[in-house]
Amino acid sequence: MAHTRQPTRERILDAAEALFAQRGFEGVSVRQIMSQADADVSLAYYHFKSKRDLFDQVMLRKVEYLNEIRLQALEEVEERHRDDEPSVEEIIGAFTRPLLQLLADDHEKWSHYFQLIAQINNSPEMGGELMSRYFDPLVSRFIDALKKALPDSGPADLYWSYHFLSGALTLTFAETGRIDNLSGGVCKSTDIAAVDERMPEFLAAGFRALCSR
Amino acid sequence: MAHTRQPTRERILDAAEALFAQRGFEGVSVRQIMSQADADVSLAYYHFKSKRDLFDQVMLRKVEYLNEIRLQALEEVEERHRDDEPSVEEIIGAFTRPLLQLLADDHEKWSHYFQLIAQINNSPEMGGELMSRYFDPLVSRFIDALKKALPDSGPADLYWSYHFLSGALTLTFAETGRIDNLSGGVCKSTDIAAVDERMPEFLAAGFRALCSR
DNA sequence: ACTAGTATTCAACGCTCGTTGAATTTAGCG
DNA sequence: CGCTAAATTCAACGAGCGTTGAATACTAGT
Repeated sequence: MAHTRQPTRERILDAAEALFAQRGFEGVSVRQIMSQADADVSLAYYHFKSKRDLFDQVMLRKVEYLNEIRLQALEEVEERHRDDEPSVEEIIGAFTRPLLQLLADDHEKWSHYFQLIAQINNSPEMGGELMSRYFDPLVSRFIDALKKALPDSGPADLYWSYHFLSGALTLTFAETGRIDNLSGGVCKSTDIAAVDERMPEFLAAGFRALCSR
Repeated sequence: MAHTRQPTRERILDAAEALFAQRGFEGVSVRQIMSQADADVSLAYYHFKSKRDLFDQVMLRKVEYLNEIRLQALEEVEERHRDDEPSVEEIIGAFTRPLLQLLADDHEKWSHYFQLIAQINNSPEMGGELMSRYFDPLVSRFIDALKKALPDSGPADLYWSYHFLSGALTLTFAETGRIDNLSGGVCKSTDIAAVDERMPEFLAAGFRALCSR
């Protein structure tokens, strides 16, 4: 069975995603992207308006799907608990698990995109604007669900708890290899299953400690 | 009382720190740095070997002091608990509080440096190497202390818990303003006291949940 | 005042950057 | 085939990049 080449536009987006994830927006040139996509430099400006537009399209290409599967996971949890309240673990799991599963199941396809998110989330320049634009509607939905599960929480505590969650999750996405060094090989940055197994439990305990005072 | 100008080398380091923190290593040119430092471009290469060397010196300038005050805070906690075991909160507080206090007390001086750390920690390219080089000796010391406070912890659980801590802490350093948007103004990225007040409690609960199974 | 060393300025190097317009090839369709 | 529109190539633009070497100004110590 012969191999049909991907459309050029997709090849460019793939190359841009991989390179932006490694070195950031400014650390990559359009020429490097097009070289990796095996296409002429000027083709970038046939398919996209500018380097910045290319970057935005890389972001947009996958973000909607991510928001869909996470919302769906939350709705399933709420469906399952039509009569009682869902636990904090389950709500947090609905937030983290869909992404961690994608990353674990098709690492090749998703790792670069999540690395990009990790960098953006921690970028003083773009973090506030981009993350809010792409994710805050969904995040607000999750915070509402958590507010019901933690009815005694003060108004600020839930937001700060989510902030801690966000930091923990996106550092996982970065897959820097630091935990490999620190643990002397006991843990591996790419072992997403190990994270999936621990993160909801860890964070739920934090939420409860802070939002039940 | 007249104002004495800072030595040129320090002015360059200050300018580089601020700009690298905002836009990353690749996003800033030596010319921009020297323009902000109000000095000729070529002076950068009199005081430093290269752009990369300048970046390294920015990092090195403050990292030792940070490691010192955190180690000291840990030793004080251990001193205070010569007979019993220190609590997980206290150990984590010794890790986070010295930095958060610096940031709260002299924001002007420290905010850019911590923003830089936030970006590096989440950079797939540099995160593993640089963070390990600069911080892992100290972190190992803290993990040993936590192991004593959590004697039933499995070998991987402590490292993953620290990983979550690291992500939560460095996202705080980034001060992206996202939590301002998300909370509609209830929380502010720059309100470090609010973080200091919540982080040890939140994280200690997570550590205990994961490392006491 | 002379000197030695430090600090700073000036001009330039080769190279890469993002971007563009025009020319060319390719693919779909009557 | 012949026409049209989409896709791709080619060559180049002005600007900015990191870096360097030589010339100049400043600052101590004698």
